[in-house]
Amino acid sequence: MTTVQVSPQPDVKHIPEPTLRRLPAYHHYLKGLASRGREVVSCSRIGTELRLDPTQVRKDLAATGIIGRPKVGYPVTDLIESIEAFLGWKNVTDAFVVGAGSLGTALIHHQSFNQYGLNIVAAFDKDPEKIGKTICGKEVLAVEKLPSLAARMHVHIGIVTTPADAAQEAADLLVFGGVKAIWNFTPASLTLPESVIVQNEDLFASFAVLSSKLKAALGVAPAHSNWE
Amino acid sequence: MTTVQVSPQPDVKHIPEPTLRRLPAYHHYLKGLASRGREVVSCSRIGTELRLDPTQVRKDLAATGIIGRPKVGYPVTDLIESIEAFLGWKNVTDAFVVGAGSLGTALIHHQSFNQYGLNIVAAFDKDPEKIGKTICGKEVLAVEKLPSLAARMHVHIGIVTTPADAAQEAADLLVFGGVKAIWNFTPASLTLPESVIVQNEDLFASFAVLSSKLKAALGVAPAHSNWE
DNA sequence: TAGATTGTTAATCGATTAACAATC
DNA sequence: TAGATTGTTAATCGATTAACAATC
Repeated sequence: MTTVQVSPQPDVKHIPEPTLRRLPAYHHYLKGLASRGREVVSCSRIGTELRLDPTQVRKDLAATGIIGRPKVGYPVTDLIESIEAFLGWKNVTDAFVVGAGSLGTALIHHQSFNQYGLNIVAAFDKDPEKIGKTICGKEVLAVEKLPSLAARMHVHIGIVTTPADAAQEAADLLVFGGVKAIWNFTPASLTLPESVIVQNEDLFASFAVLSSKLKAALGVAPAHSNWE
Repeated sequence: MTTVQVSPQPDVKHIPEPTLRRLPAYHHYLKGLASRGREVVSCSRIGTELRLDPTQVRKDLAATGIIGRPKVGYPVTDLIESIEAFLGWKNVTDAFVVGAGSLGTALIHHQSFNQYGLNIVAAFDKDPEKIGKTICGKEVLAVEKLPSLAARMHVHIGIVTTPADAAQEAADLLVFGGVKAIWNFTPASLTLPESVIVQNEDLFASFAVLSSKLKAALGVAPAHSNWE
């Protein structure tokens, strides 16, 4: 096998992941401003509201291609448009959910995903009890049907909400069906071909962060502290 | 108001957030090894399996206080113990869920949270239809009761799974009840006292990252590319 | 005009990775 | 012993923050 030197495209400049994660927060805040009739906004405004450095806000917004006006700021509606266009929220991408348990069901119920570029088209499960049911208008199908359907429907995104011990199996089926990206809600680390993208949504990990910050906060200034 | 210089405790050394996020992944992998009877493991092994740099693995593990043996590695069970102890998974912390919709319900159903230090004790909602119901043995109560109950039961963690436009209200009630940390599953940025810790679990933001990586991957080597 | 705000380049900070000595 | 692996210090890398010129 020949190693092909794939140079990163010069025009598509790299956007830091933290920036991508902040853009939806700006978007939500801006929608609020827009609904209250606000026409322009400055980075410092956004910054104080969202507790972020104004320079950081400016850089993040610049990444979407918007150009602001010195002394004025950014037009709110343009900014919303720019973020939506940049994040690809104008046209939705189809996805399959594997694991029609409570979490899978919750994601399907979460109708607003459609506004944020994600369209869940069907769910898959191993449990015969669940197969044939409908969740929010989406059919629950047998996992065996996944690969062929994914290929036929050109579905490129798979969402894994199975129990952890079934996650690899689910991932294998998705890969076999030609899925290019997997959103993994289990704590399992998936073994996948290099080319497949994974986004781990480990709730236990998030809770570990929260919990650790809480412990630190309580530890620094405990109730019996002589500071107060 | 006097500004009090709170020096960070010298003994409690700072653990980088990325490290905290990786520890649960190690834990999951190690549990698998343990169940297959494996007794020791090296950082390089973990690294290749989880696609992480071995030095990074070593530093992460060291943060939990474990001491390995050169040439041998780490005893698997000790390592599991060490991670659990470090993350405080031995004793659970009580939490309230605000918003008994599909996501709140899913989190309550997620029984395994108990093994990872989190115990959801009750859910709260505004909807009279939902109040009085029971989800997995946890009662759904009226939000009005939240502050007094939180105070009485010494609940320090609140999980917000309401619609985005009710998130601030939910947060205010939690803060009023004396909650010290909020796990926010809505895209709203909450306005909170400095002392209250927030962990935002913005699914749209996560999806934005996944989606952007996917686009980049497809963009670099598109179907019609002359590379293949 | 003066002042506020953008856009951009430079400095800082923190996390990752590399290098290497210590050790079983 | 030799080689593999840990533990730790140094170098690198990337993101955040600071500084400042451009501009309306």
